[in-house]
Amino acid sequence: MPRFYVTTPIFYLNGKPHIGHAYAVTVADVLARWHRLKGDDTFFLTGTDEHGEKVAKKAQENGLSPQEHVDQLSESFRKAWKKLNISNNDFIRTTELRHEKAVRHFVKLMHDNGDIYEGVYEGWYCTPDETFIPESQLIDGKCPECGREVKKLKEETYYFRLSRYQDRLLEYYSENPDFILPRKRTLEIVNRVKEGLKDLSMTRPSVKWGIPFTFNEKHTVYVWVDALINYLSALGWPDSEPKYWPADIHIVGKDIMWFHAVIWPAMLMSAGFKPPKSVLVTGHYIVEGRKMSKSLGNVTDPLELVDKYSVDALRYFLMREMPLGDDGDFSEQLLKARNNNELASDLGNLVYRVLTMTEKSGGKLEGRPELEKSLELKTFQEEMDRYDTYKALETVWRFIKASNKYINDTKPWELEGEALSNALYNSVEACRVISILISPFMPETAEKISKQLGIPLGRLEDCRFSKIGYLPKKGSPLFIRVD
RNA sequence: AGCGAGGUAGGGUAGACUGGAGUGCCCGCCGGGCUCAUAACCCGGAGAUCGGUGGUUCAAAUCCACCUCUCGCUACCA
Repeated sequence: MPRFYVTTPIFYLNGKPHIGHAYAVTVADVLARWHRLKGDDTFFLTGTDEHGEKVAKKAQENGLSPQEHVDQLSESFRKAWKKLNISNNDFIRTTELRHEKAVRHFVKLMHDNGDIYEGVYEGWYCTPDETFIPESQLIDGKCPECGREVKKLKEETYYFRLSRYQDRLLEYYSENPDFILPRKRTLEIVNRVKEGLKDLSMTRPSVKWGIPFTFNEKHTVYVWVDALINYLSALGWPDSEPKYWPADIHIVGKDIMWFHAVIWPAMLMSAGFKPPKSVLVTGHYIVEGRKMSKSLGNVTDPLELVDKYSVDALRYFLMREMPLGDDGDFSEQLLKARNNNELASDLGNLVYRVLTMTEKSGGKLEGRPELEKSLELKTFQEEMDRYDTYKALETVWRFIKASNKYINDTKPWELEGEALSNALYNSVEACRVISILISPFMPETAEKISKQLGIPLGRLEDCRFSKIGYLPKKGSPLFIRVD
């Protein structure tokens, strides 16, 4: 049985879940559900990234211990994903013992391979924020967060010999042209790696809230190094062989592409693992033309939208509004338009009118598959398999539209006898196939349609017109128009 | 500044690698049809000098050069 392992980034616990998190996790969920539909042995991982100075500071602001703080916030992510109908197989937290164990062991492997050495890190430090700031991010030589003076500071650190992996990384990129997806992003990384890699400072003597560094317990492991290892620790490693490794796909935002496309593969090579098969870089949602930010007060809470519309309306919107890898604009108006036009009018109304006619006729549902010609199943599969979910939805919608047209053309309301039975047969079978195709995207709606048809939700191989051995019963509309 | 991506009807996009009538899709707009259906469904129409200039070619949205505008990244906060 083919295996499929998909991950989301683990989310950093310095705030509540927002639309950006929801997007990443939905993309991963759709892929996971698609592979389960195909019958693959699928593992879908998400979780939370809980160490680091920022988390500790946030906790302090709220008058909590770091552990209390992360317990609360992590739970809010768990709940949110439940509400979004996310089907993850595991939820990893970097403060869990199983993770700490994995990090310690991973670091040891890197060390045994001669890739860790002691050194000094020198950089710009903002004392009030207790953090180093990359030179390029300074604003007029001041801290971009608080605007205060920064000073040059040296501290002891242990380095990872990232520079050693420059050639092997470049080789990996050229041998695996689909490692970074969409492909157009590859050049960005390749050019930067060609410019030369500096070794990575991978421990912090000043940060307490973290995993102690195996070879000097006064240091903690740099949060990124800590966080990336979650993809392995969740698989039960090092206690058991990580059977799903290498991951088929890491879903990441473009802001963390560097860590996943450069640092993580290098770490893996150092510890003796294969790099992941691909890294899917998604775009960012901007809200009403602006970046989402707290100061603008436009941080969108996905859960409110679920309440106002429906889980599936939101899931559909997220997947349909922006092609993978591009930025998309989020606004409630756009969500509303898609809900009303594509979900209520195209899909919801199709199922509703078909079942109304079927119920009225009360007769047989037998005929020849005519409408099946419009079903581009192969195209759909290819699109899903190359992670082009945006195109795949277009393909499904072409079939939905073809089905609506079929009904208009055959005019079942004017027919009777065999002709009526035939038209209804095709219409009902179309609805059944559609329920399967949309199930990775809109699991709840897929279930609703199946229930109205009176059968369990089908598998991928059931996407063919066949004899009807079920009795459809009209239910309530799938989607309600919102004004 | 360097590296990267992009500028296609009112808005959003596909097409570009492998040149061949501006060909397609979604929203909006205008007109028509239908009445099974959630003011839903179906058909037709208007609307684009394909960012600009120059070049290659029988032929350029597509290839090349230059220009211009927009956006992203430039690694140790995540």
